[in-house]
Amino acid sequence: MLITLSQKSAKPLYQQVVEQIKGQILKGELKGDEPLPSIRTLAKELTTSVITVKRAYAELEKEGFIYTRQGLGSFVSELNNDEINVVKLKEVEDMLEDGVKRAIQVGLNLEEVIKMVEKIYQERRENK
Amino acid sequence: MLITLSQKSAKPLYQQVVEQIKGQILKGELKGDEPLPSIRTLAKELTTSVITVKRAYAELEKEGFIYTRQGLGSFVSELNNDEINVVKLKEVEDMLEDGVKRAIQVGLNLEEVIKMVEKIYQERRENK
Amino acid sequence: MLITLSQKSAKPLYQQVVEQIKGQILKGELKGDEPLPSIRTLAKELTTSVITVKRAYAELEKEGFIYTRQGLGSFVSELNNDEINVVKLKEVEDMLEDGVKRAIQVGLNLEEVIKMVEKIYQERRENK
Amino acid sequence: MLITLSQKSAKPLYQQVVEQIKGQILKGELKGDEPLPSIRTLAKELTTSVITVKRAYAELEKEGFIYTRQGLGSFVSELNNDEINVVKLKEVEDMLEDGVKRAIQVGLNLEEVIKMVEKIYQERRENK
DNA sequence: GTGGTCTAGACCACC
DNA sequence: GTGGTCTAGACCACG
Repeated sequence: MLITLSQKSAKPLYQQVVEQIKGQILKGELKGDEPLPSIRTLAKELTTSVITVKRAYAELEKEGFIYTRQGLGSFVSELNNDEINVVKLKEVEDMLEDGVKRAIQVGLNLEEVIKMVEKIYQERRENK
Repeated sequence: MLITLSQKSAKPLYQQVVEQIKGQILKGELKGDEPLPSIRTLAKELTTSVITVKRAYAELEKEGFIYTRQGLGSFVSELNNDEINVVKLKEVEDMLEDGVKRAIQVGLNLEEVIKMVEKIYQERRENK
Repeated sequence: MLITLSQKSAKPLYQQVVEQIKGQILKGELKGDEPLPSIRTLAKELTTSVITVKRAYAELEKEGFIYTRQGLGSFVSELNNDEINVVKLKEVEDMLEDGVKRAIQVGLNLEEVIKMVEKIYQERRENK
Repeated sequence: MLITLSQKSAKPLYQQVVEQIKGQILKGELKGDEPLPSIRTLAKELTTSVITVKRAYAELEKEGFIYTRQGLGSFVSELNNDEINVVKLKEVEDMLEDGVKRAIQVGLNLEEVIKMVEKIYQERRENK
């Protein structure tokens, strides 16, 4: 369970946790019914407050990625490949939407946007 | 001066104003030294508070897109085409970056991302 | 009576008028009892409002640089050389004070400030 | 965190706060990642409104001197020495420029200006 | 507890 | 009429 938090990021801490766990589930690193660390354990690991981790788990549960059993802890939901794919696409689509909207708003045409996406993709791919 | 505000949007009102005016400047719909509506006038039009519009104008001034003279009003700054282009690309690039990063993170390849961008672009273009 | 106004300057219009007339008096270009253009005339010349020029003249009168006679117009006050010199120094001193205060506040020493003043002086002297 | 406000000053309160905090950062009294007092705390200390302090912090953030995290507070940005020096000189230069311009305009020579700067510097240094 | 957004209303300076 | 500053107070998001 490797998660890294940045206090300097503009993103709230709880959301950083959500995104990273969700990412590991979508990539298949976390599989169905696998147990997650307890809220208190993870909070200690991340040297953050219990409340922050709690909120992250609540968010993940609300979105259906994990489930919680009283007294037992939290576990990864079982998702079949189709579901995972749908979620993946939806995730990325949502995040791209703002940028594309803005591109239209400032008058960029489709070719320019695609060229830019290619450039960003290559760059991120390399120095990753 | 067509600006539409959505109370439902997650984005703060003042930022919606900023983005739309900035967009119109970048598209060339608003040209150098053209006067913007007065703060009070625009506030009435948008049925929002004077302060919200004021904040938007202050933001635009800080970023150099407009200048304001007490007793006279606010005006569009003169930007040359190079400056406009740099800003345009930077704006959109920043907004696309998160989505592309996420796409890589969940294992989408470049073709899939581009296809998705094309789809979003067409959709947004139409129901605009 | 050469005065130039810039709508784009951060300085209020009436103050630009004040400064330029004051400057001409201090440099000796305008001499004692010399008549100034009427408020309406100057307003037309500068394509600005009567109220702006009126305010400038009022300011100049308050500071003792000009005097006004009902029905006759405004005239330059007679100042002897000593008075002029005192005013000159006071003027400049006031304007330099803010910068020097700031220099101290950010921890610049006297040598650095003087070097900077020399640089600015040379530059302004040349491209003037 | 020593800040003093003058209600009499022509400068707006929020700007006085900005200048003094900026000054402390440039002098190195406030270092990178050091936490600033919370908006509410500082407002109480200065017996001014929360909004005035907020505005000051917003300004400092826009200019890159501090960063703010919701729920955590505001912190000093890490700036390297080069950046600090450039900003320092630029700040002071801008503020001195008007005075020097005026000095040239009323016919003072460089020696006179420097003598005046020395005098002001000594005076301000003492009664500080 | 922290900051972020939005509101209403007052007073001043400038044109 | 314009914008600039300052105020008080409410509600929400984050830790």
